[in-house]
Amino acid sequence: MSRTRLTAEERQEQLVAAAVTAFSSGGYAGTTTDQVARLAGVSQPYVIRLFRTKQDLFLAAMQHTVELIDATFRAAADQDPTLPSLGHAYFQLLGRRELMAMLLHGFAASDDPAIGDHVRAGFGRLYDTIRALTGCTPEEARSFFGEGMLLTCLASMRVIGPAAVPLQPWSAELAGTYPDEKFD
Amino acid sequence: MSRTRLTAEERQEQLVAAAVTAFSSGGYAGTTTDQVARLAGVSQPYVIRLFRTKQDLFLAAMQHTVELIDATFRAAADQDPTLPSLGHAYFQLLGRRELMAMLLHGFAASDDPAIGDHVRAGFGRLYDTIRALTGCTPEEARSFFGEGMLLTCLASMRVIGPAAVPLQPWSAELAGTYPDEKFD
DNA sequence: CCAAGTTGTTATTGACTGATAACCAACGTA
DNA sequence: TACGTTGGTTATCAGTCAATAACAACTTGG
Repeated sequence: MSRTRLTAEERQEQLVAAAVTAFSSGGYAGTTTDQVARLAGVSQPYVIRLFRTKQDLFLAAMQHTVELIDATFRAAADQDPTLPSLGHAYFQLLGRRELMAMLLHGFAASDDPAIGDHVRAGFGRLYDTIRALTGCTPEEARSFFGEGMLLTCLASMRVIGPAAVPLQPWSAELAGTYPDEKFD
Repeated sequence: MSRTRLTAEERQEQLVAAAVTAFSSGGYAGTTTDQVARLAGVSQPYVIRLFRTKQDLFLAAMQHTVELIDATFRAAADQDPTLPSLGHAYFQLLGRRELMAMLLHGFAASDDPAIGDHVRAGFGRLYDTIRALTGCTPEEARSFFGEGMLLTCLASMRVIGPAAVPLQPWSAELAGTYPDEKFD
């Protein structure tokens, strides 16, 4: 099985996907460029060549995550441009824990100025998307994002979602307040 | 200025406080035990001697964070055991960005089983505290935690709170939905 | 005043990691 | 078929870091 040669662009897309997986588990500092490289089946120096620095790779992974979520919202609004509809769509995203964890790692890593700028821009983009698609009020948007952030945190903590750890009384109670939704 | 000798217990408390500061900025993987040591004015190996491993130090910092928040809730409930009262108390905590960032770093690092167990236990403790102090319903608790997680994320991202970065249109609008509260 | 416990330090190491350099291989094309 | 371009690799390094070991200084009770 000789290695298939891809164009630089194809390889970058593949590496960004691998980066989302890797970074979502270990975070920015806790993930090595070598882990990403192995996931994609290439050598570590090549990852650096294609993305220049580890930070640029992380930013690309972050951007890809936000774009996926944004696209999910737009697809849902195509069917029904209401907050409950988009909420349901986000709920489905819990099945992709990598995305939830990636978001949280981005928030947490915002102390780094370059990462913070990127993360704030991404969050703002999602906020603007929600407001534009549904025409909701700022108060409704805040409430929507409140629910969303709680879901994101709970999924990252493995309290809900497909990779959830055995439930405690409190988490069963909390999960029970989402009655008509199915996790994964 | 000769170094003051402290008891091991006193030194540990001091180190936990330093650890919260350090870890809240860099996260678990992104912070070195030497940074914590310097913050407290002791040598790096001594930190390891007192806490055995870096992970144990992080867990102690996490626990301390949760205990502080728990105590804040209890103090507020002493005056007025209602959700708005506790919400106001949590709002005040935004002024201590370290605590918010520490929480988020804990959530994000939950992929590590040992850390995840600790973090889930801490979150559960806060949930139980809220329910016990206010007697609210699970649905009310979920909504409360939704607001709280949004605030926590926004504070960590420096969108709101004392260390906030210049506002964008979207963040001004979002912050504007908290009209009668003062940041820091 | 000395011996034992406690609070620290310096020295060191082995493993890891992002990044650079230099080189190799496949492909199209004139 | 020679050659430039693009897609990769191996070798290597300079810096970093958690953890261990050995030792030093202070304190306290007998």
